[in-house]
Amino acid sequence: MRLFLSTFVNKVDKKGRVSVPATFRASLADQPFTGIVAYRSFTGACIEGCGMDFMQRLSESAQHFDAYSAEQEDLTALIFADARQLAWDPEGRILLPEDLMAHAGIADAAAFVGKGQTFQIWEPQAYRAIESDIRARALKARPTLPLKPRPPAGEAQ
Amino acid sequence: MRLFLSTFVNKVDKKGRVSVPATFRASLADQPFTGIVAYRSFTGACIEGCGMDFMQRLSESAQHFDAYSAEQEDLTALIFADARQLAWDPEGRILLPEDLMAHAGIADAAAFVGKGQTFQIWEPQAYRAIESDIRARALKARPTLPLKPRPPAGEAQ
DNA sequence: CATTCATTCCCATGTTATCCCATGATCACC
DNA sequence: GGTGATCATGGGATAACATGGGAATGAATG
Repeated sequence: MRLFLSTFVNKVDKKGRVSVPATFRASLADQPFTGIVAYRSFTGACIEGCGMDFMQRLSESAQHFDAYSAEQEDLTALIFADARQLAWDPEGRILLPEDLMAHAGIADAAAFVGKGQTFQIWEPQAYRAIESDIRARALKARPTLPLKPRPPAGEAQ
Repeated sequence: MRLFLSTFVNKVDKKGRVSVPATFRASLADQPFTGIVAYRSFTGACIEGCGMDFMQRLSESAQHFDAYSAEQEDLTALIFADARQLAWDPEGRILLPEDLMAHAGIADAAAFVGKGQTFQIWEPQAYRAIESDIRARALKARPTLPLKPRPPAGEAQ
């Protein structure tokens, strides 16, 4: 189980702790770092979340181009400089940093939204609004997603 | 946990000591040299920082690769000349050399900025300015980073 | 040889985050 | 319908970390 699926709304206690959904934790169980990586989205009022492996991939992808453009350098700089490692405690909770909460407008509840390889954390109300927006747009635009061919057998994911 | 992530602002005491963020130290824990390597940045008013392993990689790249242009080879030469090993004390603090501090305009606080494989040390105000610049640009340009394919299963982190 | 300065280690402190235990709630299973 | 297990949640205790100052060491200087 590697994908982040579904949406979970959990409470934020007065210490700023939130439970990471158990299925999300299970998706990250095989990693050495027992926690998530989170950074402020630059496209919306939410927190981007992923596993350390995804960060690793980002860093490898970034250095792959030695001729990478200024924008891409900016991008990686923003991500890595802003990303925090949030280890979860024995109960599976992380401590949400103040500025991340502020950026997403989160106060006493957080919505964990699965995005496949990554996920996002939203203020629940805000996400509900956005979600119906997206759904409405999809109804009109009918976007398509080109499928990659199946990977050779034996490669999980 | 190998990447340098997030940004930490720590104080510089009157002796010139700064705590290296604990997570950065953890990223370097598996290395024989218990400290960081630092040199003056060519691209900005900051200090470049990394682990000894990254220096090793730089030297190898410079030797037998055309991945680096002539200019870049010059750069690596300069880097090695300017780089110094800053071991941390039992509390995890390094002593910032005068000229490095001057180059970055650091007086009584230093911002450790994660860059993935490396990190930078900035005067906090200066970094804040640069950071909001980049963020603004990213918002406009909406840059994308082509992801390398996932590594074969079983290779975590 | 005494002084000055820089460097390193050692210990003390407050703040913050981490752990540990307890309680409910939900769900699955028998 | 009862019974465990898993999971989310709450609060008090504990350890980790950043930070400050002092003592020991050693090198350069007068």
